[in-house]
Amino acid sequence: MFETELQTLSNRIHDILTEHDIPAPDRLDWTPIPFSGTWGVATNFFRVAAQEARAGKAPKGVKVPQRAQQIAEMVAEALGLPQGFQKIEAVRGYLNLYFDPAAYSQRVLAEAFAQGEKFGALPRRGQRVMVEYSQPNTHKAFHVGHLRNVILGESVCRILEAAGYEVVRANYIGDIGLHVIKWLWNYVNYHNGEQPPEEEKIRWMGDLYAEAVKRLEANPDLEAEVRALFARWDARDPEIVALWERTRQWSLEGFDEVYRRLGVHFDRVYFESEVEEPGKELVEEMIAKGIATDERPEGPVVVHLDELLGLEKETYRSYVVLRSDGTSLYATKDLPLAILKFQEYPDLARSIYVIDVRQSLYMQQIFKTLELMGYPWADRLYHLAYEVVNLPGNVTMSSREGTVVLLEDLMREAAARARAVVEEKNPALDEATKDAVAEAVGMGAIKYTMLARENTKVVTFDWERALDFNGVAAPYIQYAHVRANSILRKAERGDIAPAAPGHDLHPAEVELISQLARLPEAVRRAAEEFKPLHIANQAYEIASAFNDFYNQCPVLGAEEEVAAFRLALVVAVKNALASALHLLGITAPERM
RNA sequence: GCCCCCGUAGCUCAAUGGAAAGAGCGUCGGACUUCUAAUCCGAGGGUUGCAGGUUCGAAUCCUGUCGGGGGCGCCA
Repeated sequence: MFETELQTLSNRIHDILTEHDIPAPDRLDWTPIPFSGTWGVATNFFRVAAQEARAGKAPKGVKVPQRAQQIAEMVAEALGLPQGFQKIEAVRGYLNLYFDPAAYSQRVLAEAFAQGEKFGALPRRGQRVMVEYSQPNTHKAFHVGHLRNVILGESVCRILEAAGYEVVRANYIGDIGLHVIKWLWNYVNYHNGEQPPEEEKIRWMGDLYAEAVKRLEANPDLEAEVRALFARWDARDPEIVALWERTRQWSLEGFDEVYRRLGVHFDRVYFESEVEEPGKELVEEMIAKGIATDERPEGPVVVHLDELLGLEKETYRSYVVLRSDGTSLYATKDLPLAILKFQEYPDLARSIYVIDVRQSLYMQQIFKTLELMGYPWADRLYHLAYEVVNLPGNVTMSSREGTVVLLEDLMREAAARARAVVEEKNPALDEATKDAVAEAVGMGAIKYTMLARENTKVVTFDWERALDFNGVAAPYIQYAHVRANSILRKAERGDIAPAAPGHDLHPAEVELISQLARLPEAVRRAAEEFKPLHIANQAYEIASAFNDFYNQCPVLGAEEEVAAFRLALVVAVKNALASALHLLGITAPERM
C-alpha cells in the first residue's frame, strides 16, 4: 500500500550506502515490523554487511551482525526522520521505520473506503487467464473428494480477478469414457427404463455406477459385453447415443444444483465428448509426424517422450494416447482440448489446470507433447496440483469402491448443525434469516477448512473437524463481520468518512489498521502462488485484531471525535472482511 | 528401480532465508447490568524426524537418512 514511499526510501538508502563506499543491493526488502502493537516497516543490512566483507572492504575484526548494526545506525542518522514517519531506529542490524499514525491510518481507511468490498484488489493487468476446475464425471458420484477441487478452483479464480486478471472459468465434464459405458451397460441390463429420484439424482447415478463395477468384478466374463457396448458407442449407434444423452442429462442437472449451492458458475463448459473425435484425428497427425508410435494391433498408440527427447534418464517416460482397439483415453481428449482452448482464447497468458497431484506426471506428459508438436503457447500451460481428501485411516475416496462421503450429505449436515447453533445463539432472528445464516456458516466452515492449508497437504476428512465452528474457522471471521455491521447499524449515521485520528491510537487500533493494510500483499502473494491459504490467514488476522479492538475500544460510547474515527475504522474492517471472505468463496452475513 | 509430496506443541495447522517458531482445539483458571460471549484475557505446553552442508543468519535451500502418502503403456 506504500510502495511509492518505500521506493523513495530505498533509493535514498542506496545513495547513502554508495556515498559511504558500501556496496548497495539492487533492491531492499521491506517487511512489516514483526511486533504486535507496532506499526511500521523494516529492512536489514546483513546482506550488505556480508557482501562488504566478501569484497574485503569491511573494517577489520568486525563481525557481520555487528557491522550490519553499524550500517543501520549510520543509515538511520543520514536518513533523518522521513516525511510521514513518526520514529526511526536501528536495532540489531535492522532499520525500523514507524509510521506516523495520523497520516497512515487515514491513508489505509481512505483506501478501504475507495475500494469498498473489493478492498485489497490490485490494479488491472490487461491479461486473461483460464482456470479449468471441477471436471466432474457424469454417471458417477460427486463426493467430498471432488469438493476440494471446486472450492480451490473457485477461490483461485476470485483471487486472480482481485489481482487484476480477467479470468475465464472453465469446466471440463467427463461425459464419455469407459466409466460411462459401464454405467450404460448396467442400466440397460438391470435398470432399463428407470428414472432417478428428483432430489437424489447424483446419489442414484453414483450407486448405479458402483453397482456396475461390482457386477463386473464378480463376473469378469461380462467385460466382453461392455467392450461390445463401447464399440456401439464408437460407431455412434443411434440407440446408444440417445440413451447416453438422456442419462448424462440427469448427472448434469445434479451438478447444476451442486454448483448453485457452492456459488460457482462457469464461463465455458467443455465436454469430453466434444473433443473425442478431434482427438482421434490428432492422434493420426501425431503418428504421421513421428511423435506417436502406432503399435497396433499388438499394442496401443504410444508417445515415447524420453526417446523423442533423447533423455537417458527416466523423466517423462511414455504414455498411451489411443487404445489398441481404437477407443479413446483421457490423453486422446486432453491434447485437443488444450488446442481448442487457445483457438477460442488466443490471448491467454496462462491456461491453468486445477487437478489433483496424482496426475502430475501425466500433466507434464501432455504439456511436453504439445511443446514437441510446436504449439507456441505450450509454456503457458500450468498444472495447479493439490493433494487429495482422504477418509480417516488413509482411505481414499473412491466411487468405484463406494468409500465416499457424498457432497449432498455433507452440505445437508453442515447446514443442519449450523442451524442448531444459530437457534441457540440468536433465537430472535426470523426463520428465513436463520436458514440463510445456517447455509452461510455451514458452507463457510467447509470451505475454510479446505482452503486454510497448503495445497500440497492431504486433507483427512473428519465430520467433527470439517464442521467445527470454533477457533480458526469461517464463523469466527463471519462473526467479526457481523459485529462490525452491528456497530454500524446501531450508529445510524450517514456521515462516516475516513479522517485522521484526533486521539492517540490505542495499541489495538494500531494492530488492526496494520493488519488491514496487509490484505493487498496477501492478495498479491495468493495470486502469484495460487494459494488461498494466504487470504485465509490474513482474514483471520484481521478478524482477530478486530475482536481485540472490539473488546478494548468502545465505538458508540466514545466521545465524538474518537467515535467518528473508529466508525470509519469499522467500515474499513467490514469491507476488508467482506472482501477476504469473497475471495474464499464464503458468504459474509449481516447478522448471525 | 526411478520420480513427486508430507514430517513443526498431546491433536489439527501457520510462519517472503531474517528479530523471541505462532494460532486453534484439548487441559486448567478468569471476564457478559456495557456496540451480539459464535468473543476476550491468563497459565501450561518445542533440540521444527535424524545427520551433515551452504549462509552473517536455516523450520525454510542442498546432500544423505528414517517414517508416512502418492505416481510410473492401453483407469480417470
